[in-house]
Amino acid sequence: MKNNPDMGHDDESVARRLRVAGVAPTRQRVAIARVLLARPQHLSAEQLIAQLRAGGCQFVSKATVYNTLGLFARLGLVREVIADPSRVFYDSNVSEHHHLFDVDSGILTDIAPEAVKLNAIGSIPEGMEVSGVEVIIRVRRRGA
Amino acid sequence: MKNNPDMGHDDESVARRLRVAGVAPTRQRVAIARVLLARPQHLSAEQLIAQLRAGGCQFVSKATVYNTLGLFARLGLVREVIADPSRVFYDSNVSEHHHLFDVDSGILTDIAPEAVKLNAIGSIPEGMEVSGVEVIIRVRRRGA
DNA sequence: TTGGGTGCAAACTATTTGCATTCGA
DNA sequence: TCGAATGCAAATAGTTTGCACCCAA
Repeated sequence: MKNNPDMGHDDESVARRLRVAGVAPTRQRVAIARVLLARPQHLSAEQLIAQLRAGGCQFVSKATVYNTLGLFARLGLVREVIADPSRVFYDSNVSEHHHLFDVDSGILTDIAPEAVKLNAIGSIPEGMEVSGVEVIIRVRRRGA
Repeated sequence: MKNNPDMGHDDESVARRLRVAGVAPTRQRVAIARVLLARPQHLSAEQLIAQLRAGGCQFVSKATVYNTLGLFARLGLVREVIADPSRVFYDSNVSEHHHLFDVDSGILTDIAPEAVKLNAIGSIPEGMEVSGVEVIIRVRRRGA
């Protein structure tokens, strides 16, 4: 499972992707990218560490996970989503879309971009540029 | 300035507002409400404490500020805005509107609700209800 | 070789909690 | 009076940092 080309996310292709993004594909970065970029998902740092450990990967420290997630976000490989002040999610789907946040379970899911019409051009002050748009719809069980 | 009726936010009117919301207007809650509800603004817990201290109010502890802000948010007196994972803002404007967050300065400003068209009804799962909608446009100085 | 990357643990910061005291009604 | 509200300090949790060691190029 460490080098399954059928997944399209073997170490080599992940390493290539990191090189294209301009960073050295170190062992730790490849391990993190293999988990996070395997499919569209939303993971917090804590969840990512848990998945790494569950996959038998013991060689990535917490500090490196945090540093690497910040690095990946700056590079545009993942998107930071702030839905809950107590943890930041990293979304491996970087295409335009929005989020539904289940307050009860803490689970984040996607909303298709077509569901939201944004028209805020006039609201952006002179000399500023948009660095990110976030639409989060918080939901809970009815009656809770 | 402590009891200026012209402001429309003297202790008495604030106390009345708290009673209507269903909480006892204690000295601390009134002091916090006087600052926070005085005008439409976005304050973090830390900023609110600073304003209280600057106004000569020494009798409100940090824990009480946090507890009270959470209470006010639950009551609908203020709205929690999560724009920055490192601090939650409390918005005294509870009418529908959205936010612009200046990443450089950490300043939050409003966007008129007309600037954003939301159409996400179909995206809400069965048995769930919307507890809040947040649209945050992050901006930074051009070229930064 | 060698400078960037990493690991570890300690530091930090925002927030929450436990519990004895105080206060509003 | 009496339970709710408060203050303080300690606990908690996510995240960041300092620094010695390691490894990719």
